[in-house]
Amino acid sequence: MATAQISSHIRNNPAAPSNVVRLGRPASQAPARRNGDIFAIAREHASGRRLVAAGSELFAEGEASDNIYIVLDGWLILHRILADGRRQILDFALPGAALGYRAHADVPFSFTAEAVTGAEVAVIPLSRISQLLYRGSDCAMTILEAANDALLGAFDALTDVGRRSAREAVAHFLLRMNRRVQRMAKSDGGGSIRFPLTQEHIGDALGLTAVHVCRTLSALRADGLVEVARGRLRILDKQALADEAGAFLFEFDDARLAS
Amino acid sequence: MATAQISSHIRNNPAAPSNVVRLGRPASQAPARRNGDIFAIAREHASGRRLVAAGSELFAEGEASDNIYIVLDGWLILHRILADGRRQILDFALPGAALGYRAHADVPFSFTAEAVTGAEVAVIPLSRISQLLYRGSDCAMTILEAANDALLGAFDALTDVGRRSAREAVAHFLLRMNRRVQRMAKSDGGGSIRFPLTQEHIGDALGLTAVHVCRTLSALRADGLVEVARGRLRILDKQALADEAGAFLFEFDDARLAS
DNA sequence: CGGCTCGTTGATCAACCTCAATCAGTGTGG
DNA sequence: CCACACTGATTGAGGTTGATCAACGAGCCG
Repeated sequence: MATAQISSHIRNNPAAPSNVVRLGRPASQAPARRNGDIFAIAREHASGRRLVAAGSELFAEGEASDNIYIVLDGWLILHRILADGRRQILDFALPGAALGYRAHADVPFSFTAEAVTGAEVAVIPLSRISQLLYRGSDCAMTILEAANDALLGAFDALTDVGRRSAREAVAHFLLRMNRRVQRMAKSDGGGSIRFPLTQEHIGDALGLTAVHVCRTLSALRADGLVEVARGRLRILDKQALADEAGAFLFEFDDARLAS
Repeated sequence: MATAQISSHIRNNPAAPSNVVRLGRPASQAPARRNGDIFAIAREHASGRRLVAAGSELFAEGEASDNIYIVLDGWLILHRILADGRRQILDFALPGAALGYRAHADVPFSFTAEAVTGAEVAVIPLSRISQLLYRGSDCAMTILEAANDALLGAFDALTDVGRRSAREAVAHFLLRMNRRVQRMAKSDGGGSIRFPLTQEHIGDALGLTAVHVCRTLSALRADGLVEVARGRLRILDKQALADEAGAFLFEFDDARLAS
């Protein structure tokens, strides 16, 4: 976790416009559009449903399977574990997430999906996905958008882990999770949200230890920025938290959710 | 960058099978299949081509555009820069990579694409992608696979940055890049490959400073594992390097490339 | 030759890890 | 109802990885 390694390429590339200027609230103030309805795909194309108890696995790294999954309810984590037990959480899957796509049924999963809360998923045969793509439909667009959303989420996580301090990373992480939950619920709320993650989950997502997450959260709490306790999260000052995260408020401002 | 924070969930979840056992060379020894031919899409659907000089940008974070791009030649980096200049490299784009997909043309890019070497890209209108997906074709599958490959690459990077030490991360990074280049070239070779990245690029990809990358590479060199110099990379002992990376050799063993 | 980028090496420092103990909350069986 | 176990959160003390600051060398180019 870096403190402030400022790469010299900035000075070295005078042609590049200033990043800050470039980023400043893009002219095209496009409302964030929602995905096409992935739940409709789950309804229409699932071969079945599956319940996953909290703490147990939907699928594991190295397994092969003919299916992919769409989360209908609950939270899951996608993670990978190194030989000596270190764990990296790659993503959190909330309702509406599509999980476990692979090019072919005989390519094994490259990560494990484990339920954090009790969860329910729709099971969709990979062959069905191929059909949908090959024959064409607006499903294809929805599926691609789901994949792209996951990619952008991974990029956010990578930036948190690679180039933000623990305090910045945790602040940014809370904003991101808050945004995801509120989008899902289509609530813009300043209210508290359900937040079933332990400090160990947060640490394993951000490349930190649970102990250090604890200290960091305590500090953010003491500064009056957030409330995190007993499975709930409330962001008290979104602007201040975005400042701490080294991010722009508008990235997390879903007033203009729409669509 | 962690040393060995071993999350307690291992002990706590006796139901979960041992990760090592689970990972051990998957039964389905499926040959890694190549993408559908993304170059064919570039040929058939591009509205034009564009040359990008080394060090200049193909597009920048915050810009909007009607296009996506497919790399025909050269290397690019995808990165994001924080307000104070810290940079995170999100991915490297080699020939065959698809860049810049967004759900709609008015959604701005969320990262910058900059050429490392001189590069040539095919320009494809987003509307064309929508058509392909809506009308259906095997292109749809190819595009989804490209997105999924990018996602898995991001997951690899996330694991390197979050849970591997500098030495492990650099070792794993070199193996990953080596695999990508060799897949692209369809060469299985034990030979040296073109490797136009600076130590600062490696650092910005792995959340390290260029100085520490230098020390780490020196150590790997001194141990007879790799040669990295003057724009070329040669892995001298893939097995040993995979051991250093805390990874399995077969992940990087492309003897069975095929398809 | 001067200027520039990139790589290398040394000395010091701090962010975050490790180990360890304690506590609160929850569930469980007697 | 209570002792007990267990998970998750908290706090302290000390250690280590990797950052920072700085100087210098090698290669390249106009």
